[in-house]
Amino acid sequence: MSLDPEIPSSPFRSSQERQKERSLKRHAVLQAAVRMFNERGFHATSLDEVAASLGVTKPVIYHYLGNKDQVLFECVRLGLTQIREAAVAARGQEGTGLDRLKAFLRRYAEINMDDFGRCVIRTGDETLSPESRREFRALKGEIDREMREVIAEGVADGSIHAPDVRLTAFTLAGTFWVIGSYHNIFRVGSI
Amino acid sequence: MSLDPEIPSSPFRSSQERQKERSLKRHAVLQAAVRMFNERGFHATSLDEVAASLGVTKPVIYHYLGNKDQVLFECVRLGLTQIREAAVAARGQEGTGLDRLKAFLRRYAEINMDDFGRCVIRTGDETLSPESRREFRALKGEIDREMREVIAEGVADGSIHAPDVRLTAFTLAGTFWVIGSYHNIFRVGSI
DNA sequence: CATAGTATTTACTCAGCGGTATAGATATCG
DNA sequence: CGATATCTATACCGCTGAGTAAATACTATG
Repeated sequence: MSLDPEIPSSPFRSSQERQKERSLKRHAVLQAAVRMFNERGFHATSLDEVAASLGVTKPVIYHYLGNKDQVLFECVRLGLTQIREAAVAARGQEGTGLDRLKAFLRRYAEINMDDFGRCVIRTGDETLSPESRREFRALKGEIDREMREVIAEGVADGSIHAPDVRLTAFTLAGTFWVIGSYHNIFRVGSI
Repeated sequence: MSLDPEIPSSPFRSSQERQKERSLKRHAVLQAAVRMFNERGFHATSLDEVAASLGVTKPVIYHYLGNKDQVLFECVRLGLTQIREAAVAARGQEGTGLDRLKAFLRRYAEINMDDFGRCVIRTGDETLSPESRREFRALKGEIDREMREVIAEGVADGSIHAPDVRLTAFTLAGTFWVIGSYHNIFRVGSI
């Protein structure tokens, strides 16, 4: 709740600070949106409601983002970016390939509990616009390659025994995707 | 494609036969609807589209079903009914409790591959109207009780070792629910 | 101060969709 | 045949929600 220390409490803000505030507000919009998307689904959530939950009106959202599809896509992208960063970070770590793989999966699981991570899981690409879909897939492909690389390194150094790197990556990602989905059980009940 | 043998190929139908045809058409509506709901989501599917996919117009749907929520609920109910029947059938079977549990779970998995079964998985109860929700939960509770009973029998006859029947039922159902969700991986890709 | 740029609101358009009224077609029954 | 019920389409209503135009307040900058 306290202000940023490097900003003296003055009503006058430099252009840098204003730019920061802008991106902060933009992020707040995405945060509010992704929560409601995860809760009630993308199509069941109106931008009016998202705006209202922030105490503002709809045009504010359009001031920070192009359209509803873009709101969704930016949420997904934030989630995917986190995952990619986790993959990159894991590759730069020391230890065996298995160690790196474990580190990545641990972080991956964490991200899947996060609002944006969950949004990645819950968003099928049919929901996205054709252009967004391309970037969506590209980002996922990048993560996939990164992950396969880690596994391949583990196979090379003998810490991982996997007959097929590609299949292993697929299985692991799928498994974690499913574990992420597990959240919904608490919404759905026991069956 | 051949006609029902007990109906002579006559253009005149008895009231019984007409009633049968009616419920056949009703079912066709639900089948078309559930496919599109599973594919594109409930909120992203319009009844106009559902009707069009059957080569008819929207009022036809309203002739067989009350409103859109009811269309969804009937789909869910068909899925849940199948599961309940599987549970009841399993309980009536012979063998150990574990045998019965296995039989139930096998059938349960099958149903989850079916259109209506998948709809059960994919439909969170917030989507349903308050009244439907009550019946939805009731049906699920019934299945839950049935399943717990089977497990309890298995514990009693020594074929199942489970510290907590309720937790075991919950875990199994949750697991299978998740496995059902696994389908979506093939839509979503590997991550 | 004046001017330009930013943030936000009010008020609006427009399309799509849930739902209905109505009428016509077809079939059933007395 | 005449009366009644069932089925389906056309045409419509009303609302909601995406997206926009324009006006207003505020802020920075020359």
